Amino acid sequence: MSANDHNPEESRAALARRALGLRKARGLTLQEVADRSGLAVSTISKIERALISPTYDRFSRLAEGLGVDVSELFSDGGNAFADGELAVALKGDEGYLETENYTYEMLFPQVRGKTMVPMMGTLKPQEQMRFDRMVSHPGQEFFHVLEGRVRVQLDGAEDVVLETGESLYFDSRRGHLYASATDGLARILVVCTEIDPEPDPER
Amino acid sequence: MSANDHNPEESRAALARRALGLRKARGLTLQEVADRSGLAVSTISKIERALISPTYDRFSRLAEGLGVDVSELFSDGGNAFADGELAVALKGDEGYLETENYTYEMLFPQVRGKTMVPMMGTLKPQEQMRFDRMVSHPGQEFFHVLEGRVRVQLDGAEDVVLETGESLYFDSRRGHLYASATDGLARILVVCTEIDPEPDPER
DNA sequence: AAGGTAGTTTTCCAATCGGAAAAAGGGGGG
DNA sequence: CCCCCCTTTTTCCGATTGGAAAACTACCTT
Repeated sequence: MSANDHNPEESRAALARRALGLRKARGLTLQEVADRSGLAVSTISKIERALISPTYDRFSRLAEGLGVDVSELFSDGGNAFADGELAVALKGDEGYLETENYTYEMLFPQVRGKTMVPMMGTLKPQEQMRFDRMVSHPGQEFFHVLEGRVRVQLDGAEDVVLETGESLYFDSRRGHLYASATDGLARILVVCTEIDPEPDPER
Repeated sequence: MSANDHNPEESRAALARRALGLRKARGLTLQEVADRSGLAVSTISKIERALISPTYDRFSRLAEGLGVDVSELFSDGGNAFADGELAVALKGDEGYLETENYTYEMLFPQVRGKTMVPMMGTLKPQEQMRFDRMVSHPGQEFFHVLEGRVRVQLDGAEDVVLETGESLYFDSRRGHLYASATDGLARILVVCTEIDPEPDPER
């Protein structure tokens, strides 16, 4: 991130793009966002075209109207991932990755520049697992149970048992470990990022 | 939504407290922050006493001058995804978001600071969809078919039909549109980011 | 074509912001 | 007490914002 190039117009333009993008992504009209946020239609239009630099209160109301966290409107953005690229993973396309506890199939191994790393996993039953090492890595992790029931161990927290269809989201720097909670195998979908949440300046 | 007393004064006052607190915590003077941020001393003073509502660019410069991420100045309403935090979404936990084409259930709506935005979606059959507007937004998108069969339209590419268990990964700035490819509904899992990939050194 | 409607942009002006500089606080010395 | 220095607040005023409403656009419908 370009942290200190805080170019005024640059950053305003980025805000504009994000505001417009978020609104479009939700299929909302200016009027609808205006209603939700309490701002005037014209104001939002101007913000989206970088004609003005909204004041704090408008800015925060806009985020509310868009239904996003204010920080969403900030995240510094450039581009990568070769414009408009896409990749389809059909069944059997995956690259296998066998570990002691899991069998992972890494999806889209050929795609570079992914900000997310999606994987399908098959979990062995609990008794066959090595419980002595949890994994931990920078970034965040999203976890969804496709089939079966899964026990999740999280360092410093109580075990969680997730049923089919349930999900978990956590900071993956926290040590974690998965296992099937039943006698059979469990099937999961995991998406990781390797992007660290904002470095917490201090506290 | 919880206590969104988005009272203008209330929120401005909160910003004021945070700005002052951050500056004091660092033992900086107004002049020093002014130098680091490029703002006028008087402006910062007014912000800290909630006399004005700074415009976006001043606001973002202030954060820079204080050496914090902009979101720090915003901790309004929700807590940042504190280090090591986790969140579990059980069935029925979701916040619903109904749009013309989809029914989305946003997972973990209460968690702030997510780098990924996971959603569950139910897709209507093709013939009930409005095909005239694709959505497009910054970031990347991972898409997985949980149930049914899904037709994906991607701007400038051939339609893709994904079977249950198949996935798609693409640059979400490319216009896209989903629909059930069968007579019934389809069930999908979508994970978006709005964070751009890091510049890929090689390639 | 003409009319209708939804969405967006432009116009206009009062309200507010932002910066320079002046004024007001605060401590220490001497 | 007065003076000097550092910090913060207030003042003044040109520049910018934000809202209401008018003017455009684009797209249906008749």
